[in-house]
Amino acid sequence: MAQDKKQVEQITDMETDFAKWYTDVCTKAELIDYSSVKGLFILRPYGYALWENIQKELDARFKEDGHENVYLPMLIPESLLQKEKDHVKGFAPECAWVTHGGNEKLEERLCIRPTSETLFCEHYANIIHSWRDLPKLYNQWCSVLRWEKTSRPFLRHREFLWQEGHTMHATAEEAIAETRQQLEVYADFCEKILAMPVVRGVKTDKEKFSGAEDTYTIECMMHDRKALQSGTSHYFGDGFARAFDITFTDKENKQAYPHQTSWGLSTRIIGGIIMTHGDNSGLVLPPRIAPTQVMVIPVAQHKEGVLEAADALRARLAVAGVRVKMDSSEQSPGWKFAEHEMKGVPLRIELGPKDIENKQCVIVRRDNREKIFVSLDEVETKVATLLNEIHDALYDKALKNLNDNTYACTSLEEVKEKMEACGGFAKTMWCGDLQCELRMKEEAGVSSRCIPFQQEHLGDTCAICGKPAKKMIYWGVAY
RNA sequence: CGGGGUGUGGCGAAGCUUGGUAUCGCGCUUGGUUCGGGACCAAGAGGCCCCGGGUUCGAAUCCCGGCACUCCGACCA
Repeated sequence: MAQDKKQVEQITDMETDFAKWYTDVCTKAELIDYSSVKGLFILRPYGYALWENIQKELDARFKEDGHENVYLPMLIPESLLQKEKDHVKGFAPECAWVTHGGNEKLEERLCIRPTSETLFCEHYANIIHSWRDLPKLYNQWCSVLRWEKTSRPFLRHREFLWQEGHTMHATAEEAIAETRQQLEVYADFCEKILAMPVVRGVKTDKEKFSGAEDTYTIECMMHDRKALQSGTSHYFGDGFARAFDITFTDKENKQAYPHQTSWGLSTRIIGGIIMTHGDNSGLVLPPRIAPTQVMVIPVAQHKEGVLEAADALRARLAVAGVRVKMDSSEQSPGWKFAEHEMKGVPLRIELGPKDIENKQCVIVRRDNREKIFVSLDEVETKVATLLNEIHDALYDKALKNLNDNTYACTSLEEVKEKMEACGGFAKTMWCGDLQCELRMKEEAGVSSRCIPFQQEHLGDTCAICGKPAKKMIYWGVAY
């Protein structure tokens, strides 16, 4: 009987079916629910709490660097969207349109924003006149809509939450520095807060954002060795400024076009967290982002004094600044252990009559299930230490996955072999030609992930065509 | 968008071939006993059988058309 129950509740093993494992975790850990419209998902409290913590961390970092939050409309007139030709070519196929207001057909249809470059440009044209108005460092938290053909929880929604930074600068140098700086903010956030190691680099022309001069990216490796583009930062030069007629008078009293950037990170990163750290028992949350860092579980809670002692422990940890909860529901302890493991709570503390007698508690780590007996006097410091240790352990494990599954290859055949055998990333030298990039996709089934900032010299010739190589580049299968 | 799979109380499934008004496990409610790895007993509640048409005296079941989820591919600015 107990066996049956376990099977019903169980999450599909990731070795059996990684995709099923992923959706099981999303739904069973109560992060997400499906809605009646394809590709539009409900973020449940636990999933939204994750996003709120992500927002809090990033927002603080943005503001430290002088960025300000704004909110622009969600509808874009078609004519506005069409002002920059590369941009519209990229986005128009995925736009959803508002064609009616009430029963009246609109004169001009309105696109539900797939991204807000055009809206920001329209606004910037109105408010930027002098070099004194620059830089403009704006950020927006909002949702955008892209009519994707297939959708998956967090990884590909038609409507998703994100932040989009849009900045304007007097010089190209300044704008490029901003682009790089914001990518580094994302990279640092992934590594220090989400325990996700990243590869920083530049996208090829083929993979860059419509209308951008350069697209910078951070690429993460998931547990199934596929790549997830986890954040991007674009340098636009003055292309949009010209298209939207944004000009300012510079210090020499000359008319000039400002240089622009945009950068974004979305709820997709939650999918990244799940697929980087999760295991067959469910979610494993990095401590610094976990909505609940510690779950206190009273054992034999009906017995005199147990609940009170457990709640006192919870209160102490809360005072110490830990995000802590107590589960005093009428479930058995074993049920609670399994439940909170599935939801990825980094630490649980068991407190029962025996512990109270011995003035101790039992702390169990989610990541390795280690049980630690801790004197009640030392709980605060021990919890703080353990949370940091878990973060480091998660990071190291993810880094090992990244390193162990990144292969230096010298020929297309070798890439093909490696990718078929093991998946992961291949790094090769590359001549820079689109033809070689297309051939790699065609023959080895991988797309270019990025040209890393941190270059390695793997040889002198392109692994695909044999001509002189310009750069070392990463390849992989991407989400 | 192409190919496959699925859709039955909250969840997982059986029933469909061969039409007769729905079954099981889990969960849920109430009461009681339990409580250190998904406890047990008893009594209950809960179903537009994905949606819309059609065939039929009668459809979860047969036929047609949608929709959603899912996997594989293409696409993903």
